[in-house]
Amino acid sequence: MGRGKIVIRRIDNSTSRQVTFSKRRNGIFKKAKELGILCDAEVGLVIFSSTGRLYEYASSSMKSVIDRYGRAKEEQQLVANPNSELKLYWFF
Amino acid sequence: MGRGKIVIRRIDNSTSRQVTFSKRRNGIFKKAKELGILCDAEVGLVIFSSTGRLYEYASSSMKSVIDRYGRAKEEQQLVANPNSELKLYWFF
DNA sequence: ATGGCTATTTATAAGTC
DNA sequence: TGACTTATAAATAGCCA
Repeated sequence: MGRGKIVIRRIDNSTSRQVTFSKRRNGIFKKAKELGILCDAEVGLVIFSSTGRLYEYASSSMKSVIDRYGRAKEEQQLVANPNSELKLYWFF
Repeated sequence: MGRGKIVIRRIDNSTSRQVTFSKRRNGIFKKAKELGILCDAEVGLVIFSSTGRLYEYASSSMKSVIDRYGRAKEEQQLVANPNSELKLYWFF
């Protein structure tokens, strides 16, 4: 989406990588917000830049998203394997 | 991005909402993958549809993202308020 | 519900200042 | 190092043989 077509592979030049990161990070956050509103969805997005900095967005709160994620994973595990131990399975 | 311009507000018609959800969900997952690759970032995305179904993507694993998120939040808290208790602060 | 199709809107790669 | 600009690629809204 720009003056030229690009291939999806790591951008070697670190300055270009930072510029692209900043632009696309804004884009994806916007998309996340729109999805939440348009479709009445709960969305959580966590991004660590290559320099290790954290960026986050949650349509509700990140705690709510992570808690719900954990519960959903436990449920999935329970359905898939009713006799297994709970917890610890939402890692993968 | 389509035949008509839309306003970003909840789509009332549930069938349209589902269709839009499915299309945009694919779009944002693609964007998340591209961001991870192009910019060498670690990305985690969790989406619950309005019907409560979970969709997820992580460039590494969700466990890795959530763990790292927790550590980053603890660090932020520590920097902001050196004498406070740790843990429990990454909720908000 | 589902999967194409394309006119149109939107995102963004390069470029400019 | 950002903040703008713009040509072009990409996403998608509305439709449907």
